[in-house]
Amino acid sequence: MKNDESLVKVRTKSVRKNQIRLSNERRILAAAVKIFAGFGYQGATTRKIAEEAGIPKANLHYYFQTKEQLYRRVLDGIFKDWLAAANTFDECVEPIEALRGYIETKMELSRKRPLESRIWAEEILRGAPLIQHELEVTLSAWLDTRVKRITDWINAGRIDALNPRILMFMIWAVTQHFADFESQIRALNQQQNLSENQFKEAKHQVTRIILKGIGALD
Amino acid sequence: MKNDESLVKVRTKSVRKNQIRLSNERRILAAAVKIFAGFGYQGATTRKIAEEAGIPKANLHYYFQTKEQLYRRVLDGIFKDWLAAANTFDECVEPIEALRGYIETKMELSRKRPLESRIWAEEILRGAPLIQHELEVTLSAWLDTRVKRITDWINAGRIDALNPRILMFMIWAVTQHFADFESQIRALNQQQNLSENQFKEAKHQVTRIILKGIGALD
DNA sequence: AATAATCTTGACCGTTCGGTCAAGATTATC
DNA sequence: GATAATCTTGACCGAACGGTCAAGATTATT
Repeated sequence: MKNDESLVKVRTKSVRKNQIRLSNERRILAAAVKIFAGFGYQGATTRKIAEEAGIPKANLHYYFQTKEQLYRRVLDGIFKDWLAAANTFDECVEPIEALRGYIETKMELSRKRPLESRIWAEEILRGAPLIQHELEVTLSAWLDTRVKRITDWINAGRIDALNPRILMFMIWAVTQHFADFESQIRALNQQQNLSENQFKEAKHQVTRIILKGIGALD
Repeated sequence: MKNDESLVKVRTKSVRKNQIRLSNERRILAAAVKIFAGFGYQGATTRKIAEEAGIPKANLHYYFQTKEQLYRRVLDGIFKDWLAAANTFDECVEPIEALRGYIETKMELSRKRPLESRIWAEEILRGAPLIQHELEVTLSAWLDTRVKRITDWINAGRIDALNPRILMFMIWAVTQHFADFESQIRALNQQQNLSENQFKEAKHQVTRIILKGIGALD
């Protein structure tokens, strides 16, 4: 009884206590995403991030002791989105629907969260110094299960015989390109970002070429 | 007569004079490619580049006044390779051979010059601050002529009706992925870079999926 | 051999970086 | 309302940055 009471109290206090911390951490993380995406890890400064978040630099260092810790938290959030994007892939039985759903989800992610995609890309570009282990363990296991499903489709004659890993690399490359290389695409599109219709066209064309290319259509 | 003589002498002297300069510039540029690719523009320091080149930092600044000038020279060299990779594309009449040649050339470029690909990728990722104009003018015109050729193939019924620009984006995305995301691919391949055979397999699969996907094969 | 041009280098400079700190303001607890 | 915990902040620090400079070494020209 008394234990229960104090537990509740502790929890309440804990929640209330964390109110300020959680709210400020969120604000700082949002600012960090913008600055890391715009300037890269080295080009981003804690002063810029603090400015973007509207707080003094010393206050930022109260919540995140080092720039690297802050960066790690940003990367962790991105990694979770990465993995979660495969939900449609797993829910669908048919190869066409599973792959179409995954490609479209990844394309939508590129459209709606390009900053996160660019931070991820830069981390990989630099040799994945901070997330190498996560790639080797978590992402590798994640990929293995999808490879197995694709292999089943191949054995069932639903799609052409091919290397499932390379297929996944292709899907990642194409879908993330629309976020990572946005500035190049813009320069080649009359200095305009792709419109909603242009992006929809791209999404459909990408999906169709890949599905047809692996023998899932026709 | 006298003019001719002095002209020859000037030219000889000029060549000889430039011997040291050219040799040192080449050495510095090679070091710069390594360091810029490994650390990014902001992460690269003139001290690191000079060290890699085996010269004092002050000597580097004798040949390239600023870090940005050195970086521009590196980018210029990469841009030329970019455009030159389209030679096979232009030389072939048939869509299958033209696209296959272009895709394979780009794949080989990713295999043999991954550092340059990564420098390019980072520049685009950061919003192309230094080469935006070049993209809008030179690369845009380059793309236009290839778009026209693809359009002709579509009108001749040689390939499916599609948006040629998006097709080119897909080719760029997939081929450059093997250079830019090498560390991710390695982490997903038992910590080993793709072997020669694995890379050859990837090259063939990428080519086949794209060609089949646009209706050029069957 | 003398002179001019080019190249090399250690020492140095102002600026900015990530991070610290102590003192005060605010909020929670009893 | 006193006390403790948490949050906020301007001032500050050593290190590293890009870049400069003057003086000496090397090479080219006559």
